[in-house]
Amino acid sequence: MLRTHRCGDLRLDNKGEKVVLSGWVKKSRDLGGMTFIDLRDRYGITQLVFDMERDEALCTRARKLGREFVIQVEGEVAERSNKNPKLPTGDVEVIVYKLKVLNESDTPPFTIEDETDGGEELRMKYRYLDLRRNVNQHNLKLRHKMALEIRKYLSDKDFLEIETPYLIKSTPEGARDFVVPSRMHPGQFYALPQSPQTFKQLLMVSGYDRYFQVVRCFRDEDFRADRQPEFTQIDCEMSFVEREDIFSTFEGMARHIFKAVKNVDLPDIPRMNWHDAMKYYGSDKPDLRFDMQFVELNDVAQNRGFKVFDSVELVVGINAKGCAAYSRKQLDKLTDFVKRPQVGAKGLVYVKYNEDGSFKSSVDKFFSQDDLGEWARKFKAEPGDLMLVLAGDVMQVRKQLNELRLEMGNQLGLRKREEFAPLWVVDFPLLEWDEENERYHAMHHPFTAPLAEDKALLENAPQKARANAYDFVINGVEVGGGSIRIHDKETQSKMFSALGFTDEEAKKQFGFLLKAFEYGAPPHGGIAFGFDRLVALFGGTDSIRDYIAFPKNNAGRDIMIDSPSEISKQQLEELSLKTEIKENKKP
RNA sequence: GGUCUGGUAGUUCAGUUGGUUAGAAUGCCGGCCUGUCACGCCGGAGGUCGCGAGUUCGAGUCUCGUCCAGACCGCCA
Repeated sequence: MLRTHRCGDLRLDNKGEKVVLSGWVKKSRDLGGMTFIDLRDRYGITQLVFDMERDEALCTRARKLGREFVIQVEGEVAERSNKNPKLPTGDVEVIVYKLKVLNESDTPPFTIEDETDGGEELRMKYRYLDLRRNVNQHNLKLRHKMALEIRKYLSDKDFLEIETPYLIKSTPEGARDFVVPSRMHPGQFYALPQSPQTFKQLLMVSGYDRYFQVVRCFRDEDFRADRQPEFTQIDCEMSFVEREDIFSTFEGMARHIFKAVKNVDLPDIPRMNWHDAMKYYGSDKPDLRFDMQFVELNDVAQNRGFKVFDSVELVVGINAKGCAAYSRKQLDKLTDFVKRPQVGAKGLVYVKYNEDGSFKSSVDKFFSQDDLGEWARKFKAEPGDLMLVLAGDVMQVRKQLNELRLEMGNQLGLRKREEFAPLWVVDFPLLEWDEENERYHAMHHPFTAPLAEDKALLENAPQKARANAYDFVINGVEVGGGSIRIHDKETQSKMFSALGFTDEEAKKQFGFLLKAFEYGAPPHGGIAFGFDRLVALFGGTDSIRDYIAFPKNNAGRDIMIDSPSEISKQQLEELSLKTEIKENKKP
């Protein structure tokens, strides 16, 4: 037997027991006459003791053990004379009388501690060592637990988890596909799914009226801290439902996992239409942990002789409560913040509402105290507040002010990690103008139904139609999104024509789905949750990489296994691909 | 495709105005130490300053290029 107990198991109750433990040498403390070793496995740490007086040969061997050696020991559990309250096993230690080295280890390139000395890149290269650290074990455990609770909840509600294929068909709509060449069919390619969208709709046609899948999806786009080329979705679809049924089912799911995993009771989940989200928060995923709504100032700020304001579409600002005491330096810093290329504002106007009721602003030259008083009324500002104002094109300035709002939220400590503010954003536009290709494309996807009352618009003014689509947003993170789908051929063909598809093109790309819709498609709709993001939200950090066992870096490389990599000429030939290999750029 | 930041010992970093033999901490190796748990003390090894070119009497430091990493913009139905 390689072990009778795990390294986190032993307590005072076990005193006097003979035990066998196996694990990794985390650390040894050699005091000369006596050596302590912290033995680690997934479950914890147990202190081993070796004593020169008891067994000199054994203790000498123990002194030579290096970090991360894998060892097995036999010994007796004893009460410590000096207890360590920081360890769950800190009351006991194992007095070892037999030591076996199961495997030696090279000195690891970084310390395997909570506060490691290793940098990001190094830890990614040796991810298998990094995963030995508590923080990563904790994160993967969290991920497991969330997946389990989601499966429990959905299974209880009669959802079936059904797997859909990974080798499918490329469709030009939406993100770029990862593509897999076919050996058997020269010149033809599979694509990896961006989502199982069409398959889950086919399952609805097949009568599996409640489907879900914890599924890997693939998108060949550039990455961010919260984006990976392959990522996991909780993909769900239901038949014979309207939007409200989806909301109640998945609010239930959200409540369940928050309760089961974090013991948090979610507050009521408000709905906000997309138009208001953009107008009041400058974002389709507002962080509602704090208020600080946008206030539009065109009527009180324009035509007062300030050219910057007069020449723009929108003058809009936020009220930073209690920030009137901001120093010149702090205001300059905010100005720099909005002028950074990532934000891109030209400048920042501030108005301090002083405690004595007067105003001090960066535009005093153009606006009287009375003018600024009018602004203050619009902002519902009180003495001590600081109004921050941006101006520009509507869409741009809203986006910029959104960045500033979030920054002020951070500075004022209003974005608390353990506070959760969920909402549904609804009534997205159905279509979006694509500058590059000079045509409309579906904002969600081409199977999204328009709102019933906007259905007529599809033919005459499709750009005005609103979608029966919804996003589930928590703390400014889009954790899920979905829609009620089109299930009749007529609406679907109007949709395709609004998107500029000919009947022929539509048939070529989605013929299988259109055909299926001719055999009794039920009304249906669904939602997909970004599982990695959801886990990161629960874990309290921004980077989804921390919650993926083997993630890729921001250039799409796995630096541990060194992929992507070249393949042999023979492989290329088998796949009927050109055999020219560009010179490898890596050193 | 673009913007910004960084690359110096195994690791994390410092390195002033361009100027002697490039430092610290930690890790590693050796020695001492019987109650440590960030053990302590003494000693030692360890560097192509990412790579290439340029400016200069002289470059870790300045310039250009390039590679790598991170954050962001574009992109992500």
